[in-house]
Amino acid sequence: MHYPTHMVRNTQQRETLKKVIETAHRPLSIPEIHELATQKWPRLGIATVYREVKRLSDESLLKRVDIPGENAPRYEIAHGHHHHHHHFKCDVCNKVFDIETCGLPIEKLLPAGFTHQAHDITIFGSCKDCH
Amino acid sequence: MHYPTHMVRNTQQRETLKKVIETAHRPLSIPEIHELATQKWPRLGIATVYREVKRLSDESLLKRVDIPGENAPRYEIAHGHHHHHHHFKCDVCNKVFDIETCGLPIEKLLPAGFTHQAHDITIFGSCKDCH
DNA sequence: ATTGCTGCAAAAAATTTGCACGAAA
DNA sequence: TTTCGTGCAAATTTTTTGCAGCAAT
Repeated sequence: MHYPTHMVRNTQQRETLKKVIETAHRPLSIPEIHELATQKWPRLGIATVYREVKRLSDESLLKRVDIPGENAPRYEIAHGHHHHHHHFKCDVCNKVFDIETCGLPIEKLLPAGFTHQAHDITIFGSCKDCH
Repeated sequence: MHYPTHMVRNTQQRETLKKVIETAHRPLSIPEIHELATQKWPRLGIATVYREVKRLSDESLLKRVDIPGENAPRYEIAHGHHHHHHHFKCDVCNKVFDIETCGLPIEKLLPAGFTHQAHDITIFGSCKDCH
């Protein structure tokens, strides 16, 4: 994490990008964010998306999500540390969903001498709509 | 997955790369594989590493491993479907370890209507040596 | 003798950076 | 008015591809 030493400005581009990611309710890739934002702000460059996503991540307003097997990261609104959740990727429609529950005994998996600080779970299968 | 339509040759480069990945006993990135293999085969080009890793993956001899937060994939020897395991990344020394046990009630996490086909778990913390 | 594989270099794809101008404070 | 943020293009970085020669079968 990295804190800016100066004021972060609320530009229209920033507001547009935040709204796009908020509205999606699922983790989006950079090209997805760019394409969606472009509908509201046609001249928006991809470099601005990279820069603003990095800025929002540094401010802890976005959380990076990596789905195993995909090469580029996705990003979603971070709802704070208390809102711990995981992800489900549908093998049929390729959409990624949030899984709101956790509560697994992760410590059970640890070999002796290892300590658990955080964990990340992705489940693959088919979603409600793809049956 | 993709099956080759012709004979795969056992070149010295291929043997070198297989041995390097086998010996490591941990998932390696492409640059790591290249650097290690170069010690045995100095003229080995990075393009050959990319090509051979892809080939070995298509043959199901290698398994791709994605650690959340890292941008490039790693690869390790695949020991078949029965050998299901997960990974631990040490936040201190950055090494990745295999976790040999699983047996968590993953299905408990699924929302109604979703089905579980596979899953992937990465645990972060500090390893035995980094205490 | 065939034909796949390699190394090299060039190409393509993905991400980052420099800079002059416009926009937020 | 001051400075940050943007768009564009150029520069990096990462990965893929074309090709002539070598090596495996």
